[in-house]
Amino acid sequence: MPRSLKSTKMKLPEGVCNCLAVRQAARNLTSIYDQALNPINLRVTQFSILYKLESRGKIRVSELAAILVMDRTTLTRNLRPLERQGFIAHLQREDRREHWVTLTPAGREKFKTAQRYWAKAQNQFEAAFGRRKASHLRETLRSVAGMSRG
Amino acid sequence: MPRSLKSTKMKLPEGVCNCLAVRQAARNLTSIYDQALNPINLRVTQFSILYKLESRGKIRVSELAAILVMDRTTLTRNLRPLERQGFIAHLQREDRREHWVTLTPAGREKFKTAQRYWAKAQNQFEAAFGRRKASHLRETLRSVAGMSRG
DNA sequence: CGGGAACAAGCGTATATACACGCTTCCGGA
DNA sequence: TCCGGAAGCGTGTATATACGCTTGTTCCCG
Repeated sequence: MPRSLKSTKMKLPEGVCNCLAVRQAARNLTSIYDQALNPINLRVTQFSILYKLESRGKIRVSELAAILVMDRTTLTRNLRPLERQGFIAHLQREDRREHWVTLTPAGREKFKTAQRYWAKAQNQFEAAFGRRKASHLRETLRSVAGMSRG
Repeated sequence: MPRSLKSTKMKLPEGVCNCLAVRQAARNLTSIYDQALNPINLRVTQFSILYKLESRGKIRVSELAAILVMDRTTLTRNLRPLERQGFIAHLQREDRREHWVTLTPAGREKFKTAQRYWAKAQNQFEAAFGRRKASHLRETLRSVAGMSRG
């Protein structure tokens, strides 16, 4: 904490909140990607789920949530629209506590199509922001996402 | 778009989506700040609204939404819990299309208290991440948040 | 001065987020 | 065997997010 805030009645300066900064950036980027994915009725959150499922095959809900840096119960609800549309399926395993999810053939096809629309947003952003800068930013954000939430 | 994705059937590599990266970081940081603000029953989104209102005095809903890089209708709904708890008030102006919002005395008091809890999260993050790195990250994120969404 | 354009804001709907809690299942020790 | 704790998930509730549409108001021009 800056000394100025510890011992004075100085107002909190503008633009110092890390959380607000990253949330604003997230809202703006989400808007760009969601608009690009809108023609195929998909959101970037859903795209990211298909994305991870495509590379992981089948996976437990909790494990997928950890990979996505998402609360488990949030993922549970985010899976619903995808399941309703037939893009993912649940699998029962030996341990009946565990629920495994996987892409359906329709889900794989959807993801294949979605990649092209995702790429438009990715390009639109990186063309304006710079590819090297974007790559560096992602690296920084990964370290933020990976920090412990003790 | 990388040439490799244009002309081959190469799979989309992991960790290249800027939107996913920033959303994961946002979820993680939000968790840290929300936990710090939890003892006083406030969320970081609400804190950011009080924060901007405190420095701006009274302001139109649309203008506040623009400052927060938030959809206008989102802000409308986010104002509800704060209004219900008596932290903000609506003001009718000459132009009856416009709705102005401002902090109530209770709201100013709440923000004053909240700053201390916010500071714990801010410190916790910056102690682990580095103050200089955090400052640089915020600057980068501001440019992302400020990009046009055309 | 009348009426349409432009402006400001809320509502309907759907998804996104996560804490607190409860349920089912599994496992290991008494 | 049995039972209590732990593991894995879903649900209830509340807030967060934003697109499309509607409503109410003002402005401006013919």
